[in-house]
Amino acid sequence: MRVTRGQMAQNRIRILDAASELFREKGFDAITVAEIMNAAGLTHGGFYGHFNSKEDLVAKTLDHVFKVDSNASFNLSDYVERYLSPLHRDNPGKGCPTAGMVAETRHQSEAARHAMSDGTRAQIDRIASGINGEPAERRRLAIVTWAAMVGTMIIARAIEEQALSDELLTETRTWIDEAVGGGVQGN
Amino acid sequence: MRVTRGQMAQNRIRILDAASELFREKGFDAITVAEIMNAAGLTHGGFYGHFNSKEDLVAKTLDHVFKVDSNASFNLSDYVERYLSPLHRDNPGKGCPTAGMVAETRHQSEAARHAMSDGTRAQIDRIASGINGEPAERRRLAIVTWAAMVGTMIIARAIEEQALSDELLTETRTWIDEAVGGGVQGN
DNA sequence: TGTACATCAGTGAACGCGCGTTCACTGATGTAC
DNA sequence: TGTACATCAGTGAACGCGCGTTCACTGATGTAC
Repeated sequence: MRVTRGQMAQNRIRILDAASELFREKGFDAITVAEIMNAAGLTHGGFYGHFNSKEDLVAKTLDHVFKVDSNASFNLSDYVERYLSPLHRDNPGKGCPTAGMVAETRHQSEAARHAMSDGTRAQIDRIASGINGEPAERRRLAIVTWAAMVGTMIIARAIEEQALSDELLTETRTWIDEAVGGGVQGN
Repeated sequence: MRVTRGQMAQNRIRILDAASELFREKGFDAITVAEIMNAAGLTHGGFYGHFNSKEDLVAKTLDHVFKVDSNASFNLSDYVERYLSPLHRDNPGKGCPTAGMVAETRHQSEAARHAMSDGTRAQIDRIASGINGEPAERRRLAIVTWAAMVGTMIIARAIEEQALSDELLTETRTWIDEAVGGGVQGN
C-alpha cells in the first residue's frame, strides 16, 4: 500500500495535527501512538516511518503547533477576550498549545523544551507589540500578561468549582483590560 | 509483621509526604506506586491497606499537601521573593504544590479537582489578606498575582533557554513589587 | 508513451516490558479472660 | 499482671493489561529503459 510522496507528506501533517489536538486535550502520557494514528486515519505500525519515537513526535508536534500558531493576525484585546473565555477553557484540544502542554513539557526531551522556549519568546513579543510605552515596560507587562493568562487558564481548567473558575477568567480579563487597555495599539 | 496503630498512622503520613514530593517532582503518571512506597520505607503490597487505588492517593495527597501548606505564617513580599526564585524553579519536589500539580489535576478525579479548588481559594484569600484597598480590588489583584506567579513558574520550568526563564522570574517579581508593593500590609 | 522491476508507505500481528493491583502468607499487636 | 488466641499491617510473588516498538508482508508508486 505504498502512497504518493505528496500523500505521505500530507499524512505526516495529519499525524502532527491529530497529535497536537489530542496532546492538548489529554496530555502526552494519556494519549497513545495508536490513538494518534487512528485519528490521522492510519494504523499504528506506520508511525515509525514518520517519527523515531513518541518522544520525537512530542518535540515535532510542539515545533509544528507553534509554527501554525504564528501565522494568525493579532489584535490583543480580541485575543485576550477569546483566550479568557469559558469556551476556551472547556475546549483545550482546540485551544492554546501553551496552556495545554507547558506543564508536561517540563518532563519532555530537550528538543521539546527548546520548541517551548521559541513559542514562549514569540508569544511575549507578539503581546508586547500590542502594548504602548517604553520597551522595557512593554516587555515586562507582556510577560506578566502572558503568565497571568496561562496561569489563569491552567488553574481554571483544573479546579472543580465552576463559580471560582469563572471568576478567575473574569477577574484576570478585567485586570488586563485596565492594565493594558490604555496602551493597546491598533484599534 | 503487624505494626502499632500509631506506627500505621505514621506510615500513612509518610506515604502521603513521599507521594507529595514525588508527584510534584515528576508528575502523577511518571511516579509508580512502588516508588512511593519505597520512598516511605515500605513495600508496594501494603499500599492497598492505606488507599483504595492510585487515583485515591492522588486526591488524598492534594488534600494533605494543602492542609500542611495552610499552617505557615505569611508575609506577601517574602513569599513572592522566595516563590519567583531559581531555587524554587529548580526544586519542584519541595516547592509549591499548585505549580507542581495543577495542570495534571485537570485529568484527575473529581475529588482531586475538589481539593485543588479548596487550595486555590485559600491561596487567593491569603494573598488578598496581604494587600490593601477595596475588597473587590484586593481580590482581583490577588487572583492576577497568583495566576501570574503560577503561570510564570510553570513556563519557567518548561522552557530550555535559561536566560529567558530567569527573565520571566525577575520581571514578574518586579511587576508584583510595584503593583502590590504600595498595598502590602504588615511590614 | 509503454513496460518490467525495484522501492518503500502503510498494515496488523506479535513482542517485551512496566505498572497497578491481588493474594497467600508472616509474625507482631491487641484483646479477652 | 500474665497467657492464649484472634486480628491484621506489611511482605513479595504473581497476574493481567496496555503501551511503545518491531517486523514480515502487501501492493501501489516511481524509475529505468
